[in-house]
Amino acid sequence: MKLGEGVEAAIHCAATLASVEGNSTMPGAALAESFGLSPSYLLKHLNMLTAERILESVPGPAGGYRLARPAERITLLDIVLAIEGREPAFRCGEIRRNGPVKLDASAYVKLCGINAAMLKAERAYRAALAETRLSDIVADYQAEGDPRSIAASCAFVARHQRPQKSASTKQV
Amino acid sequence: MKLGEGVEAAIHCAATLASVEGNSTMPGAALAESFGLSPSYLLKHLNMLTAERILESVPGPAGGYRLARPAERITLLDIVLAIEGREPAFRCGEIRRNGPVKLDASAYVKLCGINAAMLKAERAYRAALAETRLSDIVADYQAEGDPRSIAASCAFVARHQRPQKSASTKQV
DNA sequence: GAAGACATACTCGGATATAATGTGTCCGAGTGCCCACGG
DNA sequence: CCGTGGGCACTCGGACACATTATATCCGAGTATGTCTTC
Repeated sequence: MKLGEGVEAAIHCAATLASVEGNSTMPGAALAESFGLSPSYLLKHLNMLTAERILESVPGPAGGYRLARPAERITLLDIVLAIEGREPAFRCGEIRRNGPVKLDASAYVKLCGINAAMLKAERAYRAALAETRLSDIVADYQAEGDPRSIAASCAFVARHQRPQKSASTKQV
Repeated sequence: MKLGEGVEAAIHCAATLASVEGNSTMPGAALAESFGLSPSYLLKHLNMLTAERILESVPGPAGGYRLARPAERITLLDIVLAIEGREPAFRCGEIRRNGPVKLDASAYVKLCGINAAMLKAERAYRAALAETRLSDIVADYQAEGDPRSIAASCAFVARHQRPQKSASTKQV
């Protein structure tokens, strides 16, 4: 029951990318500098987000990353699942069948009650994450964050964002 | 976001111990055999449950483990926290402070919005686990489980449980 | 002077080492039972 | 025959290796830019 710290970096980067205008991009190196992280390592997580269609990457000079869709359509659950994987945290190993008494498979047609309870809790966890959109995070930060911090963030984004030519000319 | 498989073993063992009568105990070796697990490794998890006052251990011959309190007062959250630790899964590293722009500590008095959202989700997770008592697991199994499996479990418990002398003569 | 081709510099992407955690195992400390011995 | 002391077997508890995952890093593939040559 421990999330990798890459999740924190991924959410922060996504929130930062939500502040870039239009179809501009921001290099991974700039994002890494923004949070004092290893550029090479952050690329790994950004790559995962790209693989899950949360970010888009533009190669070449003046390239970088940007959100693949509006921040209103990106939830924290999307990011967490992209980094940590979609499989549930509790994996039932069906150890109830490994006892000395071997029963027919028909005795285990019903789902293990423990598994059901754990999955129910995890559904609540995911539901709570799903109802928090990335735009909410940004809006809350803009509303209640410290003015100095907001100014510094905006200046950093304005300095490192790179405008692009073709807007949504993204083929699959 | 991945729970150790020891959680599953711990819950199954606790549910089994809920079926022993009175103050009788059950050796860890029997529990391990009941689920086809390594006896030495299961002891590690049972020891954690004992440290968290969920189980009680009786040394010596005819010793073993038993619940430290009625199954109605043991929740899945208690067991999960005992195995996985009480600290939250998402640990905010405060990377927002590690940027190139160094701000005064007064700029970060408010909790990080990302951290707040993640902790809120985790509270929902824990709340769902807390409302499931160990007695519910046992009752559901007794009610809807396969009769053959129930009979086998009862027989196994009856064969391996060891009655004790002093009932609740347990000092802290 | 304008157009095309080439070299270049910057970007992301995947393959590769290292540290931490979880998993699995082993041996030692402690306790109650059983038996032998003595009264 | 009964009480007592000691040996023993069984239990849990903590300390010790191994495997897997997460962390961190490096090098290679790809592309738009800028420049040079040529028409």
